[in-house]
Amino acid sequence: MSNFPFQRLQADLSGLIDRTPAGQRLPSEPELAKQLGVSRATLRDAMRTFETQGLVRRRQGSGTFVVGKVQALDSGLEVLESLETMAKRLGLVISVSHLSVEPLAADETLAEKLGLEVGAGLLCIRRVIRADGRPVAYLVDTLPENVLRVDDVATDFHGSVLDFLLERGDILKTSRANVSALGATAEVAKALEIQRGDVLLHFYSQLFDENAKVVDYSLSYFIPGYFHFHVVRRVGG
Amino acid sequence: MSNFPFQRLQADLSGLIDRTPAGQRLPSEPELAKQLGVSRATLRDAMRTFETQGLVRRRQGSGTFVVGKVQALDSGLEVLESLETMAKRLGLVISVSHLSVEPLAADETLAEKLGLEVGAGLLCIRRVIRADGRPVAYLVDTLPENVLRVDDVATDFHGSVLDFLLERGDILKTSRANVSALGATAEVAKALEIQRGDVLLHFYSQLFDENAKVVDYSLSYFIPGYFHFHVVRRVGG
DNA sequence: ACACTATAAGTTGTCAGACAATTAACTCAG
DNA sequence: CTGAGTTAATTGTCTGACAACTTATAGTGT
Repeated sequence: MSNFPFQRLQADLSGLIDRTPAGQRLPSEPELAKQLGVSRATLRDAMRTFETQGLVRRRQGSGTFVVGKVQALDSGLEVLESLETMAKRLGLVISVSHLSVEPLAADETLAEKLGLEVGAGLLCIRRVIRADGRPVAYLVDTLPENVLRVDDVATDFHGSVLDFLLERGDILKTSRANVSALGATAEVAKALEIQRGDVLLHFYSQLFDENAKVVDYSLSYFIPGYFHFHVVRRVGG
Repeated sequence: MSNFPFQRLQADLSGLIDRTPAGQRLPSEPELAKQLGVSRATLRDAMRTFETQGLVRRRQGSGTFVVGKVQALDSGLEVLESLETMAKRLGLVISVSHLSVEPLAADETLAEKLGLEVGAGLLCIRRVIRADGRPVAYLVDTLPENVLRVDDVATDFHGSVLDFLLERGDILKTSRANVSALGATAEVAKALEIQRGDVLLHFYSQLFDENAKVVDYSLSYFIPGYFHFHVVRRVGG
């Protein structure tokens, strides 16, 4: 029972944020601290935990704002589909930004994940997916250079590696995806325009072709609330 | 480029935490602030983001410690199995604490998820799963009272609702699970002995019987790093 | 010698006040 | 009407201090 002021403050703030309409500004820090009976330092400490959850956004000189969500993208995990396909299916419009294509050599981790040797030539594709203009996902795909080269993606690449390979005629079989949760690293935070440490849903997966070779090692970072991933689990072993 | 001191501080702290062995204490806040060239207030602000990710743990009067992970529990999402079954399969020992069994009436959300009417009698089972003595998951199962009554679970309940129903002879078919990430609420934070807002992996799922009736609405909260959930996704639609 | 208590030092939690950096609105000359 | 400068408001950071808590140490009584 030690954290009384802080915990009580979190509860009060949570209620205030819930009651405040999305996009609206909260009272200034000095005023809020006075209203809630705590110092501004403690208030800021608590407010950081809500910023981490993506519930509020602070802007120096402007204020602290409650963030609102757009409609969530819904998809089952049994079938692998691109975010573009998912959005089209739901009649939503998404866009791609910060597209970066970069060749690199396999380090120990990538070599193991892709079934190659250390130093093998790879191509790394990074991009930010936006819904309603706001960043909602950051995707990093890494492929062997014999699967995809820089000049291959110069044309007809619209943001989805999966769609590109399928339209090219590649035969792809399955993807093995791992799901986790984590705090944003510096790189991911910058891309998604959030703070380092903010909570994210994370997939890392291997895409296999007909010969069970790994053709793509993919890292996906999703801002919670914008996606509903579900899966049907069979009972019994 | 506004958050320079804070962002640089996060990078420095991240490196320090990575270099520090698990369980070891970090230098005191005044000393660290002096070493890193920031005020203690800013240092604390940054340190909270790492506490939120579960990377460090602060104890008043004692210090700030780097937390270490135990072996992760590995499981596929295609098959629904209890954490107990999962642990036994991997030769690990887990325990159950804070077991709470409580009857309640269905509110709007629960009624919809369970396919019942508002006010219907329910049974809510909450418990904390521990590995190596440390909390790693918080589970909340809610079942209709015609499926499970209080006195049913008085005996032979070892922590898993799924195992209990199966051993009793119930015919269960599938579970529809949704995966997400979120910050801990006050209730979950208390159960898992973490801070409100700390990042968690979250499943919420419906368990169906042979008649496609919902027999269990389940909420699961996992501390990241202790579990590896994976799923094989089929390409194409 | 042992168990228990009181003390002291060290650490995190909170507070108060101040200034810097940034933003947004306003004023006013052209 | 436009645009630059000014001003007020807000968050970011710093400094210093004290409170609350933990741990180790020294001391005391039996």
